[in-house]
Amino acid sequence: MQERSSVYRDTESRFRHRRREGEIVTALRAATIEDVARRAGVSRAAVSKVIRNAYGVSPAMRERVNAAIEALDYRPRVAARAMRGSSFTIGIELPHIGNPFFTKIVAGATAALTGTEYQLIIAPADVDGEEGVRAIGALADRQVDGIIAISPLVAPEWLERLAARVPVVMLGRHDRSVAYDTVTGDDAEGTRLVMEHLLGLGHRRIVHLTRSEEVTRPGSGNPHAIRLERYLAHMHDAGLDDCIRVVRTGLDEESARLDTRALLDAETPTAIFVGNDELALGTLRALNDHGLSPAEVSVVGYDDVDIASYPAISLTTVNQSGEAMGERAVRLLLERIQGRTEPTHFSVEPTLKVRGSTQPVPPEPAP
Amino acid sequence: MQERSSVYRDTESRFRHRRREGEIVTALRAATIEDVARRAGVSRAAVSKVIRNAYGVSPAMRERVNAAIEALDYRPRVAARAMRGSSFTIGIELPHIGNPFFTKIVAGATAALTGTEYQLIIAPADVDGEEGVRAIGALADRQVDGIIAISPLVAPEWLERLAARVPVVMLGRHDRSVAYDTVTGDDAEGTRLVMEHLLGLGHRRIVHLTRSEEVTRPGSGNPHAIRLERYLAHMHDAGLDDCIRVVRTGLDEESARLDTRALLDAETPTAIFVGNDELALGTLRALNDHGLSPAEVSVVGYDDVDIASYPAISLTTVNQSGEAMGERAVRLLLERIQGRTEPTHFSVEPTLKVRGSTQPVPPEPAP
DNA sequence: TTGAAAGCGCTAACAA
DNA sequence: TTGTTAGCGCTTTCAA
Repeated sequence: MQERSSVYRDTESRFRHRRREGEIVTALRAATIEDVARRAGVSRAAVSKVIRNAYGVSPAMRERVNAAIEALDYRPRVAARAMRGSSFTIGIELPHIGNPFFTKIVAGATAALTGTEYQLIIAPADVDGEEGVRAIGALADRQVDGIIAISPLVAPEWLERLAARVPVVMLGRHDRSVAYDTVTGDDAEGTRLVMEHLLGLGHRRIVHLTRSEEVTRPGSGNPHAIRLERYLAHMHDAGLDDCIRVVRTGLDEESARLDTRALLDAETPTAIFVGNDELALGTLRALNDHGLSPAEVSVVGYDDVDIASYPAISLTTVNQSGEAMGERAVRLLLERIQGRTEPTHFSVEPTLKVRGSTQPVPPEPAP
Repeated sequence: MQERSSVYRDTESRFRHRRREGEIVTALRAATIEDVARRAGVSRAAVSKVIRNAYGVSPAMRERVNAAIEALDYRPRVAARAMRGSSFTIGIELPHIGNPFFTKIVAGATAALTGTEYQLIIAPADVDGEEGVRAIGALADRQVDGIIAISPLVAPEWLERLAARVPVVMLGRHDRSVAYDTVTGDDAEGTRLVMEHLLGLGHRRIVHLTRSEEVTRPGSGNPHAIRLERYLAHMHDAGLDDCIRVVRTGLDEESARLDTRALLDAETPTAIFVGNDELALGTLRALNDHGLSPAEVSVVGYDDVDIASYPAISLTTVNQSGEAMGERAVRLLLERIQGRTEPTHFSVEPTLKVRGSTQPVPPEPAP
């Protein structure tokens, strides 16, 4: 930074001289719009119009400008453009880059953006709560033209204030707002599919392994909150209040493994409904650690990540299209950038993938 | 964008009036350094010094400025800062977000950046070649202060030109340059471990499943190029020239599955050394599709992604610490930003994780 | 259709 | 220690 003090700008020749440890280093400065204008013999405004495909440029001028751009290998500085308007950047906040379901969302978003002039950037958070807010804030500070926030742990008011400045799509959470759009899975329906499947197999002692209390706070609209709430409702409706058992864990496979182990040290349920597939893999490992097979303890996940269908894993889970969600989120953002103001909410339908990890309940051993 | 034309800037009151579909909408404008300065009764320069922790501010002034920043919820616009120097952003180009090994690199980079004033952003590429260059270019256009490029498919000269403008760490490829730093795994050593293991188990008909010709172009320094080259050398040295068999595939699990199936339709080797774990999972699926067990066909991967150690998968593979690589890449970048000019090259040591997917060669069936 | 010029929010040289 | 001021590279009015 202090180097800038010794940068001599040489406007005519495009050389930049800087003093580094005594000696003067000369390097070719990147072309600016000014350089292009001078070379093409036109004004900066003209070049600007050409690169923005704006109205009112003669074909002849367009051609000369494009030639100059080519010759100088000119690329507009995004920071400068951002100061006057758009950064042509869409930002997505990713709570946990290790989760393959989030990865699918990104793939969908990337696909929806190819062919447009927008670039996707990901701000990884990798820890709950504070970190997510930090990442979203970092995107906002970078003047992105739109933000996709994945189930952020923040108050709706906070998001609304953000959405007043920049288009926001909230992905995952079920609370709605007129300020931002939402893309969700139908977690109530997904949970219904899971619970009916397990109950239909005869299971009664069904444990629900889920995230922290903070994440599943009732009314928060977080997907895990909905899944927990519906789990409780289905257990109650089935007359199984006595069998309700909720176990908490962290956000990665290893936490789930450890917490499942602790559970199994104390008791052995006949089925475990796990908040998502990544955690379910940890549960499966723990079961393995305890020498328990699917015939003894059934496991259901959520998301249908690729590895769930792997034959040796064969995890029963709820499929929801992360690609479709990411793609839709981008589309909603682009519409908002185009000027749409009515809030829009989009939901994807879940389906149950029944695989080998769920089996009919084993006969109760004599107590 | 055209909305800007109807934005009335109200410098004194921090209100922004814009015309939207006829009616004038008034919203609170985000605070700028000017607002902070006015509220604190100091100059913009003073505020700038405070937020940069620059030398020469009295404690009293610092306190007043900080109070104003707090009161106004002021956040510096990164675009404006970038125009004058740094964007406090490190960019990483990710060739394929579905690969869990890359995910580890990102985790390492994120960890190395926590506590600093820099933010990591990821530009996903998700296709070979052109897309990678596009993503790296997009990061450069966004004035990031440093770029981590993961095995990009570009000429060293291209990278050198880039590195003349912004610090670059190339992660993966083995070619070196004085212009940029490198972080690599020791792919020759990793391949040696794999080949000695397989040969030691008695395997002779060892197929190598690898990426496209473009990716493995000899001399390109790409990790897959090295692995291929060493595979050929070890086969040759073992007197197994006749058994050499190289099969090409794409960059994801599904391609590997399809191409392995095609291979198995034609012949059945006793072992397959796959270019990385993600592809190896596809190979394992194909083996499964063909009803072949590890006792019949051994498989080795590369990277030791988390799922490789999963009991039901148990993939023999080469462990190299993606976290360490990502962390080191960030450290090298920060050093360059601090002013280091000598090129630095860092390499991580690979180790072989022997698991159930490799077994002694089965007896040759009578022809 | 074209260009001149103002200004976006910051940093840093320099003066006070 | 503090403030004045000249830009950074663009976009967008507005006048020619």
